Amino acid sequence: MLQQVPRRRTDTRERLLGLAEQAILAKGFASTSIDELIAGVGITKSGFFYHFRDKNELARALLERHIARDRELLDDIFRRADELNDDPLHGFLVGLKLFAEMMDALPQAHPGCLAATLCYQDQLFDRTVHALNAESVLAWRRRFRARLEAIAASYPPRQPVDLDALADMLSTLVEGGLVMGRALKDPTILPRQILLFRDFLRLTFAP
Amino acid sequence: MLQQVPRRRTDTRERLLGLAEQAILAKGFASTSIDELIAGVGITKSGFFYHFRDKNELARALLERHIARDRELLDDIFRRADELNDDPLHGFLVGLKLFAEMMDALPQAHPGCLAATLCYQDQLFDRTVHALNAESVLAWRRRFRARLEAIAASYPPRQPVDLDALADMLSTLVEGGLVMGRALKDPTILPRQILLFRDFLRLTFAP
DNA sequence: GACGTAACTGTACCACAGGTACAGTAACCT
DNA sequence: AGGTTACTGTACCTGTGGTACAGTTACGTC
Repeated sequence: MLQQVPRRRTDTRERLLGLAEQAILAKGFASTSIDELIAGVGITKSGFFYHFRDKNELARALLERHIARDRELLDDIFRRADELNDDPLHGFLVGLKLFAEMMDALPQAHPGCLAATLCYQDQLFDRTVHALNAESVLAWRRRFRARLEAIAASYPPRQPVDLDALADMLSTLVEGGLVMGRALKDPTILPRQILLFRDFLRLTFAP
Repeated sequence: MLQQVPRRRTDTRERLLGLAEQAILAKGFASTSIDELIAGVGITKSGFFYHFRDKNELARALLERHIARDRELLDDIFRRADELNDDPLHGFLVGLKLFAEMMDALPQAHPGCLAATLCYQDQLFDRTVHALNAESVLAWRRRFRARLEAIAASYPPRQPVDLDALADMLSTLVEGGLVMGRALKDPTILPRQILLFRDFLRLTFAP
């Protein structure tokens, strides 16, 4: 029998983040205790505070990871949609369909959950976390607004339309869809709302 | 000088609820302490637990009050809109405009805030609170679906449309709009989203 | 092989939040 | 006069986030 020498790990921080993410998405930030996390990855409290100065910093690290991952996912989806299609409107419509399918498959994986969780527990977090959160929302707005401008250039809208508000509508539906999905325990609400947004776009721009 | 005899109050419970509502909308549920509330209304901890068996029951009472108030407000708005207008589509469009104006004036007064707060701190609450929350969302769905059915009967939609999803869209935009408004500290987002929903309805149903 | 650094452990301690458990009391209603 | 309502006061317990700091062990580097 080889005695397993307690090997030194270099991935403890990542394992903490992973476990924290799972726990927070399932139970919320306030209900996820540090004790629970350190028991899960097998370290002591001192170990936790070696990696994160406080719970706030854990939230920030988590949010950063989530935002980065999310950006890659969206980049990927809309790149694929654009490859299939040269037209800006049709590319966006295809991308939205892929997005809805993704949200159908893994609705809890979305950073919106985290963002909203953070929003509704305001006082628990500091300015840097709020700023990070706001910046990620604005990044969505810019991304979608650029696409909407390209679309509006080719397809004059049927009604005058505020492109910023229209870009925000998708984020709004995602955030709201996550809340609704939780409240009704029905994960199909979010993807259906995305498809409705798609219908709205088609009605607005399609000739 | 008349010595003020410490008069017995019968409205302590209401005052607790009022203060708690304010504090929770501003800071979130978890960050609002019982100590803070009892200091605010001038009673002791025992006094608090005389009125509410625990914090959970405070949440329930608050949610009930909010839901009732909300129903009255919506009833009022759409009654007024209907009085001005016999047509189901135009009545709804007018109602939505009034609703957007109301959300512009007092966005933080909406129970959606509370509902979402509760959603995202799941484990803190028991089944009765969740059920209450879900029921209030379903009440919205029924209310708007009934109107949409009346509209669809007079104005056949331009595209086939899922009336439940369309009814949910308004709730979704409200919930999401509150989150977005908080994240960006921009209270105009919610009313603008409601007006976009209005545009969507018009495009879908108007001849 | 010595030396520093990264990644922890261990111990001790603190404040605050959410309770629990009762016994007592003052005002009000009948 | 007696019961109910609306509390007060005291004491105590748990869990959670956090601080302080000294000690330890593996690893890479010179």
